[in-house]
Amino acid sequence: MIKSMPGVKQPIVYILDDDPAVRDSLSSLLRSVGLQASVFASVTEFQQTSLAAVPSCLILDVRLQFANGLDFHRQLVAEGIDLPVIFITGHGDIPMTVKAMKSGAVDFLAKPFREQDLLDAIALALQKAEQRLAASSVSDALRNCFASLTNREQQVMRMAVSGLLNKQIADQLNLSLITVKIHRGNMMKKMQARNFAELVRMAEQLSLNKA
Amino acid sequence: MIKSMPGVKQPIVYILDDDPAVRDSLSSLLRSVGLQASVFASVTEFQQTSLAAVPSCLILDVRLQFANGLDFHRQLVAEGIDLPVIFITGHGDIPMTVKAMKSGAVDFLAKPFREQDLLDAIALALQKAEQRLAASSVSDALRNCFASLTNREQQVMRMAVSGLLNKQIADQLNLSLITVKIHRGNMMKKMQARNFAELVRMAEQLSLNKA
DNA sequence: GATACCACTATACCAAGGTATATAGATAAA
DNA sequence: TTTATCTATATACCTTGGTATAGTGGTATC
Repeated sequence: MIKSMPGVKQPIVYILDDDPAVRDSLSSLLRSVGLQASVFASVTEFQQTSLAAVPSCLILDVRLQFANGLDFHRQLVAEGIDLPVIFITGHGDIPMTVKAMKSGAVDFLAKPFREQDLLDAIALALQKAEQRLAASSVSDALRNCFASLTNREQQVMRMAVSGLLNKQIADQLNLSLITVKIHRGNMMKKMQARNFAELVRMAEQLSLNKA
Repeated sequence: MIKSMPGVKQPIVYILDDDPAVRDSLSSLLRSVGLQASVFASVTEFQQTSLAAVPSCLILDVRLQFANGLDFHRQLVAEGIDLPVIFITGHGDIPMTVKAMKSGAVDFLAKPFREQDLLDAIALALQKAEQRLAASSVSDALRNCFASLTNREQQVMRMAVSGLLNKQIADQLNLSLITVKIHRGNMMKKMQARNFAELVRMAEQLSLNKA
C-alpha cells in the first residue's frame, strides 16, 4: 500500500499514549500497512527523543497521565516543531475538538474510531509533513547562503532588494560606488542568484524586509 | 463595547438559521452589544442578498431545513466567498466538528453555549474579516494596475520579473530593443512601481509566475 | 475626417550595473 | 611568519537600463 519510494525516506509515525494496550494495537496496525511506528508512554519520554529528519506525524492522546495533550500540542507549535498531530481520545467533546483543530491539528478522532479513518488521517498528516519538509529544506539552503555572506554583503543585499541604487547604498554606508558594486557582485555569486529578480524573491522567502 | 471607529465601517453579522426563535434571540443579543445583525431563514434567501463591503461574518446553523450547513459552507469557500463562519448546532458530534473546522470555520458551538463564547467567536471572526478585507483591497488595487496595462506591457512585465534582460525579451517577442524599453518604462509608470524590486514583489502578489 | 490609443522603430544621450586588474590596511588562523 | 579573509579603493572598460524626441502604421471611436 505504502511503497518506499527512491529518494523519499521511510516515514515515521510517533505514538504518544499512556495506555500500553492502545500503543500496542496502534503500532501493530501501522506495521500491518507498512508504516514505521515509534511509541512513547509519556511526554518526557517523547521529549528525550530527537525527531528523525523524515516525514513524520504524531498520534497524540488528549488525556495523558501527567499532562494534557492539547497543551502539549500547543507547546510543540510554540517551540516551532511543526509535526502534524492527530488526536485520539476516549472522552472527547466538541469544545475540546474545536480547541485542538484551532491549534492546527490534522484530525481529531474519538474512540472507538474506524481503523481506516485513522489511516486516512495519517496519510494526510504525512503528506503535510513531506510538504513542510520540502519547504523547509529549500529555505534552509537559502538561509545557509545568506549566512555565508559577510556582514557588509548582507547589508548591501538588504538595501539592494529594498530598491536602493548602488549610489544610494554607497552614500548611506559611507562607501565608494565601486566598493558597493564589488560587494554586490560577490553577494550575487554566493547567493547563487542568476539575476536580480531572483534575488528579490530569495529576500522575500528570507523575509529580509521584515526583520 | 464595540465602538464605531472612524474609517472602519460598521460590521455586519449574518445569521442563517431556520428556527425563528434562534434568529430572534441571536439578533437581539448582537444588537445589545451594538452589532448590526442580518437574519436569513434559508440558504436561498441568503444567496439572494448581496454581501456588503464591510467586515462581516456568518453564524450558520449546521442543520437547516432544506440544506446542510457544512455543505453550504464548503460551497461558499469553493465560490471564493471568504466569509468567516461560526457554526452553531443543537445536534453536534465530534466528526461533524472536525469536518467544519477542517473546512476553515472560525468556531463550532454546540447548544447550549455561553453567550460570551459566541461573542468571542464573533469578535475573532470580524477581526479575520477585516484582515482579509484589507489584504484584498491591496491586491485589488494591484490587479487594477495590472489590468490597465496593454497586452504587450503585461508580456514585458511577466518576462522582466522572471529575470530576462531587455535584449532577451526583445528576441523572444521579435521586437527591437528600444520597443521593449519603452513598453517597460510605460509599464513601470502604470504599475506605480518606484523600482524594479518593488515590481518583482508586486508580481509575486499577483502570482504572475504561476499563471 | 479628426482624435485617441496602441504598437513599433530609430537616433542620441546619460545613468546605472557589472567585471577585471591592481593595491592596501586589518585581523585572525596555521 | 605566512596565509587567508574581509574591507576598501581606483582606473578602465563594457553592458544594460532608461528617457527624450521624432516618426510610421493600424484600429477603433466619435
